[in-house]
Amino acid sequence: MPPKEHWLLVDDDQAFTQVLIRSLARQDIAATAAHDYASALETITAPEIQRCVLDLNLAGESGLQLLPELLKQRPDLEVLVLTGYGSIATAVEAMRRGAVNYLCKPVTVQQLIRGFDPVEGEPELRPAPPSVEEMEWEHIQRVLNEHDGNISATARALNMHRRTLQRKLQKHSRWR
Amino acid sequence: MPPKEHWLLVDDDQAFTQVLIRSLARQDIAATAAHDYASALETITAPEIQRCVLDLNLAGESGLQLLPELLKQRPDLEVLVLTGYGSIATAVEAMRRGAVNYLCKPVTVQQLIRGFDPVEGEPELRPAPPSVEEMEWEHIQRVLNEHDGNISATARALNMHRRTLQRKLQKHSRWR
DNA sequence: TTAATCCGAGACAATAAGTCGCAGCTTATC
DNA sequence: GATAAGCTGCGACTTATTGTCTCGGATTAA
Repeated sequence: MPPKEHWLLVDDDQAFTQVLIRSLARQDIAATAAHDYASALETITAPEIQRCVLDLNLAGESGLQLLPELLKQRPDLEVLVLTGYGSIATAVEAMRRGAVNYLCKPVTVQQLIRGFDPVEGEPELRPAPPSVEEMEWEHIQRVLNEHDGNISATARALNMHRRTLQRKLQKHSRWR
Repeated sequence: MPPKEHWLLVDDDQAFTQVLIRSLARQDIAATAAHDYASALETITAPEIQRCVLDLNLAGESGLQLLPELLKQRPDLEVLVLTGYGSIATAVEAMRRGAVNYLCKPVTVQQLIRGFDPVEGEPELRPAPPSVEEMEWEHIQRVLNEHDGNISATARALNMHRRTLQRKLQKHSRWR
């Protein structure tokens, strides 16, 4: 029996895609990995692929730019954006460019699958105010994004010490 | 000369809409305020209104539910979601339900106007990003306001130590 | 009155941030 | 292809900020 679905995973983290491919296989979902901009556009021509999990951080290249390119070739494709460093700004932009959803790592395979069929039952009607740390993290991500991941430039723009920014990023990427 | 645009502002904070209406008037934009779910749906029938600024937190009612209702009556309406405390989850849901953008308070009138015409290429024409301290201070003020100046409650909501909040407020009040 | 809650603040330990320096790596520029 | 400039990660040290515990006094509700 052939798998019921076929996904494309676009993420420069090869270890991550390896694990995910195996996990999806257990759910009877076939998946192909692409680790950069060019090979993603190449792979997506395969018509049996209906869904795509797209990381925003492609080792220097922008997943946000890739998103409309993918949809131009395959207007019917369902693209779910999955990113390590999420922010409201990139979430809004991703949705505007045609993503069906936007999730932050780490996620379970179940969450990922459900992410393609968002329920109408609304997540949080009354969002709790984010803690100052969450707020800070959002803001750092936004500015870091504006500066193309340049840590020194971001630290200057944020008026904070480079060493401090470095440590914050470090700690955050370890735990999340 | 009649104003070039007419907006509907949906926000339960009357002081906020008052100020905003005056600011928009200076930009030659007329605006009408609605402070709850029902009156928003009533006011939106006016055909001269083309744009809507929608707060998500309507004193118990959900702006997120209101959004599709507004668009059902007026499919051509441009709705910009503006919320006190934003989250990725609500941002994604708002965009999915047809918002043209999603911004967090506080914003300037210029940011609001530009928010209705999001640029494709994300040009460099943006105001300097606020430092993390400015960002934090704004957020603290917002949540403090939300809790009627109750420091203990604010500290709990912000997941920070009361003593720390106390010291931050102290230091800041000395400078201003 | 009693109990609960909030507030300001002192004191000290734990944690985080600022500072300096260095080596390795890219990326322009000549 | 050598030089220079910029970015990065990280160790080590000093300084600043937070967390924690603790009062006493003020305010509020039962």
